[in-house]
Amino acid sequence: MTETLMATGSKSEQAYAAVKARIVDGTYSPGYRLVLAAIAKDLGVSVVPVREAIRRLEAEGLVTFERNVGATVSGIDPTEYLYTMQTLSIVEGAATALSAPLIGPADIARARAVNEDMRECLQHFDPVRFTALNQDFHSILFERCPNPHILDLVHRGWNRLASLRSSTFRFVPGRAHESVDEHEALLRLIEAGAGADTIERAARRHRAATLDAYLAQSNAGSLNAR
Amino acid sequence: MTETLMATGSKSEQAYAAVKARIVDGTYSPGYRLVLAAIAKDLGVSVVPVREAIRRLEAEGLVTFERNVGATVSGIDPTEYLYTMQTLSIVEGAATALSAPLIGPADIARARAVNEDMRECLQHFDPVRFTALNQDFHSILFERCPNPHILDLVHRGWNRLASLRSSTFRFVPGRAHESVDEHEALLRLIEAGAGADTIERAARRHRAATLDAYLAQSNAGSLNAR
DNA sequence: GAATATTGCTTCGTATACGATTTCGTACTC
DNA sequence: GAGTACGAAATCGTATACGAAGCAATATTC
Repeated sequence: MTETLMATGSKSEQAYAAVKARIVDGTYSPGYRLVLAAIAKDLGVSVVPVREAIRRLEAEGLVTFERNVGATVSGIDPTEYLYTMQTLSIVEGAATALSAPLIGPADIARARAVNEDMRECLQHFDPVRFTALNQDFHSILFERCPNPHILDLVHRGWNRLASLRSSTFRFVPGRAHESVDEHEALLRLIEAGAGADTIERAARRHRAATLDAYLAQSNAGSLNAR
Repeated sequence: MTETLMATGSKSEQAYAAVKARIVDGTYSPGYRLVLAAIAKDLGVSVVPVREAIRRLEAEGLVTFERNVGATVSGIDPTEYLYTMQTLSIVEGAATALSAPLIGPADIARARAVNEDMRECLQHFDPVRFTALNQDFHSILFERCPNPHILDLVHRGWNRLASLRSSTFRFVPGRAHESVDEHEALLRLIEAGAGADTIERAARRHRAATLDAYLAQSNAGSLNAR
């Protein structure tokens, strides 16, 4: 690949972006063994920048690292999925509540448009597209969160979720309908200037409900104790 | 294999632990310029492991890094403090609520003992000791949280706070009394088997109140909208 | 005298090289 | 035939080396 663009900056950054992209798009599927030398050769750099990239990905939880053994793409161990979703329900709920007062009519309109696309998408259901739109929708709602730390946590959560192949809704297609309706309800709450607590709770339950749907289908009990 | 001698593991680990310790204990105060070569020489290793260590610390937010310039210890910019405390209020509240059902009488007793130490500490007020005990107390309450991701976020939050020189309560000594009382109230809630929502709310407000006390003293408004 | 160009120093960024550790295959013994 | 011990290949961990980028102080020109 000679598509080198200066814009990316350092080799570490390039390596980070490249590996992350391949994890997210599924080129490196969960369990894939990330060999430093191989990646370095593939990217046309030495192993040192690749090491740094891997470490960063480790910090984000996208890969797991074992000393003297190497890195592998983090699995979608159902337990991991559960933990990630639960964590996301909490931080995303908070982020949405914090950003609600800063959401203007234009944002609402955009979000509603996306949600309409989702509703339309229900006809000939495409889980991948639906999941992508779902992320767009929620991004509009939490992106104005004034606390950058919380926002960062939300982004990390979504990233981990994205490293699941294709789509969340592939596993729980039945949730799609309810999800769209809950989105609209959430929008109305924000429009009406509902309290932070109300919005947080609604956002959290929305995500927790998806998790519960997944769990119910897999087998076990529920974490959604609220 | 005798791991006793090599207990520290890799040089990267050592460097990470060493630098982190120095940040936390104040040897490297905020704004301190972290020069790779100097640290490497000081630790008797080369710069490569130090680089990795710095990167990890960057991911945790303890240091800020600028390309081709270097790393500095993250400042206690009041805004940063605010963001960190707010984030911690959310994740710690959640962690405490999740761990509450798993807290046994023994834990309660330990926590209460620590809180009594804190009460006693109020006589000849020592902010450093008080802050340390405060962390011990809360650790007991959230450490049983079954979701490792959330627990990790809580630990990171506390770490960032610890990188503030000495003590939170140095800045808001007036909060110490109320804090001890709120601790006892929290313990009673847990003992009584209160709902997750109630406990989460109490834990969050407890922290948010400390943040508000800090803000009120500094000057500005309040984030504690609940 | 002030603004700008130049030079040199400091520090980071990455490549290459070598030592350390793990893993897997093979041979040997019981 | 099964289990263990040994060894080779693969891969990671770290050191050293050199090139690149930023920064500061000084020289130079208008």
